Parts: sequence; C-alpha cells; structure tokens
Amino acid sequence: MPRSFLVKKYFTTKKPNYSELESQTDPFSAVVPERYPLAELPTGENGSSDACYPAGLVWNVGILPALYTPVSPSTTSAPGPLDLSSQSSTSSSSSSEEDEGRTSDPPSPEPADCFQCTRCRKSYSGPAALSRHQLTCAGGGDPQRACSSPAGRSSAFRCKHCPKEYNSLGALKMHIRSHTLPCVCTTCGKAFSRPWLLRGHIRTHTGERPFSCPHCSRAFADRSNLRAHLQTHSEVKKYQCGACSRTFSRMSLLHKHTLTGCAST
DNA sequence: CTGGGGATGGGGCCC
DNA sequence: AGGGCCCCATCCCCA
Repeated sequence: MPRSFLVKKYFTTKKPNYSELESQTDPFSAVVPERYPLAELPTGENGSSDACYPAGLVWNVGILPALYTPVSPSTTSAPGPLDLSSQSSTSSSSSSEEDEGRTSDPPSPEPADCFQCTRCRKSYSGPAALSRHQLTCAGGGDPQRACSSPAGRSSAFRCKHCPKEYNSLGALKMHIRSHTLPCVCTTCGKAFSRPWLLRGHIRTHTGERPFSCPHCSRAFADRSNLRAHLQTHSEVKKYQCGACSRTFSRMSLLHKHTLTGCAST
C-alpha cells in the first residue's frame, strides 16, 4: 500500500505556546540524573540560546488533543513502488540516492527537479528550494561526503564537539542541540535535542495517544508508529524482497528476511 | 524466528 | 533566519 494516505498536513492550527519554554541557561545541572549521560555542554554562545525547557515546567498535555487530530487517511489503495532494494540499512544520514526512496509517494518517472546542488547533487524542483538546501548543505551531513567540490567547500561552521561541518550557523546550531540536549523531561530527566522529541517522550509518561488507526481500535503516541502500524493492515506491504517478491511492513523485517536466508536466493 | 509496537534521532522543508 | 513539523530510519523489546 502506498502511503498516499499520509496526508502531509495534519495540523491546521498552530503549535503549543513555546514562549513558555524560553531560555533556561543550564537545565541539566539540577535536573538530569546521572543515568542520563549528556554530551559535553558548550559554554556561552552555543549553549544558552538552545535551552528550551525551563526547570519545573511540566507540559500541559491538556492542550494537546486540540493540537493533534487523528489521521484521516484517504482510501486509495493503488499499489505503490516496492523496489526499495537500494536502501541502506546502516546510514541514518540519507544520501542523495537514498533520498529518492525516502518517500513512497509515486515516483515521477521524469523528475521535474532540474535544480541540482553542486555539492551533494540533490535535485530540487525550483531555485528557491535549491537555495534553501544549499544554505545547509554539507554533503548530506556526512563529513566524509561534505562538499567535496573544491570550489564549493566552505565549511565555515564546524562543530566543536564532533567532526561535522556546516555551511550555515543555523544548521550548526541545530546540530549542536544534539550534543547539548537542551530539552529536558521534568518527569524523568531525560534530555532531548528538540522540543518535539521531548513532547513525544512526554506522551510515554502521560499515555496520550493522539494518533488513531482508522482500521482498528489502536492508537499511537507517535505518528511514525501509526504509519508503521498501517502497513500491517495492508496486504501488499511497502518493502519487497527482490528475490521472492514477499513484502514486509518494515525494512528491518525485509533485512532480517534477506539476511536469514530468502528461500529464493 | 517473525511480526509488530514503543521510543527516539536526524535531515529536509514549510512557515 | 530560525522554529517547528514531517517523514524516514532504526533500535529495542515483546508476543
């Protein structure tokens, strides 16, 4: 089943009031227990502006139901592309090739994306999209691949915690959050790089499950998990074994299938 | 062993 | 320019 049921815009209303979550200089020292090791905290310019969660603030989950509406999938069931054999299982930073398989939207046989990044070779449909991409393009985020073009290589912004380099301060700041983990759960002290990650985590405490399956009674706290679940309702699943044509709801299952020995191989 | 759910991380894009 | 969201990917665990 294609994920044409995945309507892109579920949220028509605006988000939680993040002004509540303003600057806390060091949320970790008092809140985070030892069992949640944190990356080394940067001082000054990098750390302070990244804090998003004031000590003592507990998310008002009461506002969430109004913000998250259940998925209302379309009922289209045209079989989608299943050949995902080129997907990598190990790389979390998608390469340009992998990026083309990231979505199960029907592939355009002749991509209209004729604006190509000279660094990472990703294609975009318009100059604006390309321009936006190039603000943060570091060759896919992989330092090994970053801006290999001699002319294009600027690497003006380098993370001081790891080898990653970025071409914009904004991209670097976002990356640094993965080191500083400024968003701290006041319930358990676990820290996250982004507010929405924390929000999802807090649902594990509250039990809130705003994403309901339209085919059964199950509900999920996370949209991605609902999406994975919806695969289980589909007869033809997204990931197909190239050898035996058997389909799987998850790539990990397909991987297991191939590794443990597909009967057709 | 397989399939599925829970939880989480990160890049890209939209506003 | 930056915040926030979307989507994908992956790991872990359990039935």
